[in-house]
Amino acid sequence: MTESNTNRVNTKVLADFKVGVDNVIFSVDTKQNRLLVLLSKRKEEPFQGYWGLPGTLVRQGESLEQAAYRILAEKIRVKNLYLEQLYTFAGPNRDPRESPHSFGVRYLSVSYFALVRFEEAELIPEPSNNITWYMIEKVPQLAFDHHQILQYGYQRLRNKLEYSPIAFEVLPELFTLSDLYQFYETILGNNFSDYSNFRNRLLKLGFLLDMGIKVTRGAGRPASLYRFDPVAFAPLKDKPMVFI
Amino acid sequence: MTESNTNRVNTKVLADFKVGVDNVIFSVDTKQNRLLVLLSKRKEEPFQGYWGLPGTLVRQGESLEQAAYRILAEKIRVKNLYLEQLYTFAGPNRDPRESPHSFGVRYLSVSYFALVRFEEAELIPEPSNNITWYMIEKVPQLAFDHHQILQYGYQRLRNKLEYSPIAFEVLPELFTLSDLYQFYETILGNNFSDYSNFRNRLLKLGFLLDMGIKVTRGAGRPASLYRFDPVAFAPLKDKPMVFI
DNA sequence: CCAAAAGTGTTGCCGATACACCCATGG
DNA sequence: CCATGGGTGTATCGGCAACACTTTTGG
Repeated sequence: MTESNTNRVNTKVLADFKVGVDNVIFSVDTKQNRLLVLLSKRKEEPFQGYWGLPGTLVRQGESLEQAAYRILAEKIRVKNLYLEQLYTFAGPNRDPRESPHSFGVRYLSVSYFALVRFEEAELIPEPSNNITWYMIEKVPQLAFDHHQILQYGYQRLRNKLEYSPIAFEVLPELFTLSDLYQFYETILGNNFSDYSNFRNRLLKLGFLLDMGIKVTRGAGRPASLYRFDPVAFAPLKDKPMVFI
Repeated sequence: MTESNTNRVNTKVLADFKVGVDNVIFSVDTKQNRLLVLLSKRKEEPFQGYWGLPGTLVRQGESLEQAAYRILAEKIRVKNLYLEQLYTFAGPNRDPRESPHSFGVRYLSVSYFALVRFEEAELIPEPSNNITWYMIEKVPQLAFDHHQILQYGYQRLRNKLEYSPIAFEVLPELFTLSDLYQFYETILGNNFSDYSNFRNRLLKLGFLLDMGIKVTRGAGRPASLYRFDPVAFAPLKDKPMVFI
C-alpha cells in the first residue's frame, strides 16, 4: 500500500482512522415472498435509538472479514451463508464523531454483503440486543450513511443473482424448482421471467440434479426435489452466464 | 458505520489505522497493441527499490477519491480518465510497518481502478519520480500485496469492458471502429470476437454516431470517424448489455 | 370433477457466428 | 494493379420469449 514520494508535507496532516465493518445482511423468506434485511437498533450515541446496519470496529489482529463474521455471529446463528466485501465509505464528516475538533480522527466503514438462509437463521436474543428483519420496502431512516450502503448492497444482490449461483448457498439442500423460482422472484420482482422458461434454462445448464424425490405442498402436482451440483457447475464458473 | 453493542471489551483492543489509497492505473497503447499499467519505484522503506502501485496515505479532510486523484495528478497529467473504487485490503501483516511491536497500528489500503487515455497521458518527470508504464505481462515483483491488487484490477478491467462503456471515456473524441476494435482486442485478447460482428453489434446499439469524416492511415480504404453519444446511450444504462 | 400446482411442448423471432464478398485507398 | 485495410451482406444455428397444453395431486 501507500505512499512513495509524499515526504514533504503530509506526515503531519495524515488522517488517523478507526475502521468499522458494517454488514448488509439479506435473507429471503420464500414462504411469504419477502426480502429482508437485518437491522440493529443503536444503543449509543451517535444516532442512539436509530436503526442501522449491524457493525463493529475492527480490533487488533483482526481482518476485515473476521470482523464481518464476528458481527454476524453476535447477531444471528446461521450456518449457510454467502459473504463478500461490498464497498468502502470513508468521506470526511460521514460520522458525527469526527467533528468538530477531532483533529483528523476519521471513521471509515468497509461494508460487507451477506446472504443467509432464512429458515435456519436464529436471531440471538441477547438482552437489549435489539435486532430485527426488516422488509426492504419498509426500512426506516437509518443512522449514518447506512441508507446509501443498503442501497448499494441491494443493487449488488440483484446483480449477483443474475450471473452468480449465490441462491444455492442459501436455499435448503434440496429444493423444488418452484422454490428456486420464488427465491428469484422475491428479489428481482414479480415478472422477472416466465416460469417454464426459467425452468428450461436452468435445467439445460446441467448443474441441477433431480433427486427423484417428490414432495407435495397442499394441492397440485407433486414437485421434484433438486440439488445444486458444485462439480457440474465448476466448469461454468467465470463463463458469462445468465440465470435471470 | 461501526459498532452498536461493543462496549464491554474492545475499546482497549481496537486497531488504529493508517489508510492508504493505491491506484491500479491502466492505459491502452492502441498503436502497439499494449495494455499498460503504471508502476512507481519506491524510494523508501519498506520495500525500497521495489516497484509498486502508485499510492499515498489519506490526509485530514481528504476523501478516498480525492486521495486517488491526488496520486494520479502527482504522477501523470491526463484529462480523460475513468476511475472507480476497486477493493479494500486490510489483513493484518499486509504491511511490514505493522509488525512487530506496533501495538495495533495497521495499514489499510483502499485500491482504486483507473483507465486513462494513453495518447494524452504525460508522465510527470519530477526528479527521482521513478514511474513507468509496464506491459501487463512484464510486471516485475511488486511491493506489499500489490500483485494481488493488480490482478484484481485486471480482472475488473476485463469485466467492465464487456458490459460498460468505459472504452469511450478513454478513446479519442473521434475514433474509427478499428480503433475501438483494437482497444478491445488489446485488453481481451486476440480473438475475442469477429471484427465485422463486433461492428454490427455496436452500430446496431445506436450510440455511435458516424461523423461522416474519413481518415486514411497508410494503405487501405479510409475509415469513418465515430463519436460516442452519451444521450443515445443513457436509456441503455443499467440494461444488461454486452459489447464483447 | 375441478382447481391448483408442476411439468412439457411448440412456434416464431431475433441475435450471434462464421464467413464470403465488395470498396477505396497507397504504393 | 494488387496488397491492405474498411465496410457490407448472408446463411445457418441456437436461444429465448410467449403461450398452449398435459400431468398429478387435494379437496
